[in-house]
Amino acid sequence: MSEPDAKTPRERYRAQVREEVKKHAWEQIGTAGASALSLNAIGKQIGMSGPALYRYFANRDELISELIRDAYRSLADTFRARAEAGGAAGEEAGREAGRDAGAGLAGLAHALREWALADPQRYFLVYGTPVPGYRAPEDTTMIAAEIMAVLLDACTAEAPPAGPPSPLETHLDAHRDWAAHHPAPPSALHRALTFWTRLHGVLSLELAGHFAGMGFDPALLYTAEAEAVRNL
Amino acid sequence: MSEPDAKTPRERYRAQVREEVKKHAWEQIGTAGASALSLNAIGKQIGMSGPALYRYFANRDELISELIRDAYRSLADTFRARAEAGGAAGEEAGREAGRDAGAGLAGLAHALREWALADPQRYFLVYGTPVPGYRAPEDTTMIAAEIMAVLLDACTAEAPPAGPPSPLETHLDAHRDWAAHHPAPPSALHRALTFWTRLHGVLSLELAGHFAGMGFDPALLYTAEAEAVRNL
DNA sequence: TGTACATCAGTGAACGCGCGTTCACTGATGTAC
DNA sequence: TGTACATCAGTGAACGCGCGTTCACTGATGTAC
Repeated sequence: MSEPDAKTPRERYRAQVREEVKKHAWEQIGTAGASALSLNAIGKQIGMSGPALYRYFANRDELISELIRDAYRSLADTFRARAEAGGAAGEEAGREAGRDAGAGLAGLAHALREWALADPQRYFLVYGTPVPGYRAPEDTTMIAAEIMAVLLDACTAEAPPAGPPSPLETHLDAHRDWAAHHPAPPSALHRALTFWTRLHGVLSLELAGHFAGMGFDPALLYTAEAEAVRNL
Repeated sequence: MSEPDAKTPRERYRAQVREEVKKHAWEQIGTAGASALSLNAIGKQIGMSGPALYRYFANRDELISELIRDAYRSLADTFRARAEAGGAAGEEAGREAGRDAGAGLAGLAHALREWALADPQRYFLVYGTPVPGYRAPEDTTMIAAEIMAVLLDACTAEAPPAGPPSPLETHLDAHRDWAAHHPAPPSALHRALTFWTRLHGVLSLELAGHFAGMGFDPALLYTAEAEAVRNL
């Protein structure tokens, strides 16, 4: 029973401290950006000495990788939950998170936007400016594929009346490494990619503040783009 | 004549060194990201002592602001040149930069992509992850407006047959702070914004490497999006 | 053309700082008999 | 239940580093007579 299976109190404590470290890491990223993340500073915040954190993370890079992993996981979970929960709204919170549009593409679009707005720096850690040298942890590739699979499912389910594929769709169908094991038709490939790029376009410009002072409501532009993808 | 008008040799020299500093600053940003930019390191690269750079820039922030300004200016110039040059192709370089699509929206799309691919980090300095605290230099707002004006011109010129405005277009027309002094009709406002967000969506994901390993050709997706905006 | 002075570029030392990380050590927590 | 030992969390000092920035100073370049 002392085999690494059931959690011993020490393991529970370890996990707890790791979570607290990550919590403050996110706060620091939100305040000063990811490049300003400092182990010593985090230690000070949680009332520990800097070197103490090396009991919980091998080094700074491992902490950052962990945060990136968590961010990906969080988005994948959000997507999957939305895809499965269908129109089941409301739940405990009486927020606007309740009345949103079902489980289809519109629902995923809504979920994506909420996820991004909830923590812009988390969004940027996934989709923002890459640091030239840095390589994201390998397992993020699999999580990204998981996200794509949910999206492809929705695009396949809401398939429009199938006309002949466009030249682009033919090309995508011929180069579908990213959807090799998914039965989505060419038009679904196209719509999944377009969903991704168009919504990311609005979101990232909005979160980066490029719409500030322009006057209009980004949410309206966002939903218009989501609609346009559905009717593509 | 010694009034600050015609360039004295010393002024020429100053400008020359400033340019060299900026050149190496860009290289450093390309190599390790903007947050790793270091005055001392630049000094070393150009064979100067670190503190010497303070003859040319008040501090690190002023240098970065200057780089951001230059990036904006570069994009604005590229856009304006493309808008004015019409279909005038080829010029001196026999590259693919030659045969591109005229001066309209398609031409602007093409110019934008080339500009971004020519120096991804420059692109990200303008459109990438914002550093939470940092405020961009004020004059960039005006340059951004200049870019928007070129885009609005093109959207107005290539106006589609005017149907009744959509709800979004009505909203945009009612909140056009960013196009207050431009005679663009509602549909042009919509198309300008959509041009911006859709192309940025494809570009930023491509440049951040999110399409790596997916197999398809991002250029095809990009031009398809540009086309879709024209037919919007 | 020549000398006297002011301007300015660049140097090297220095300050204070915070970073990531290592290491030897102290105490507390859990395990085995 | 009690004692003996191993495990592990956390500390504080230390190392080496590079950063932005200031400052007093040297030399070269330009200006004025």
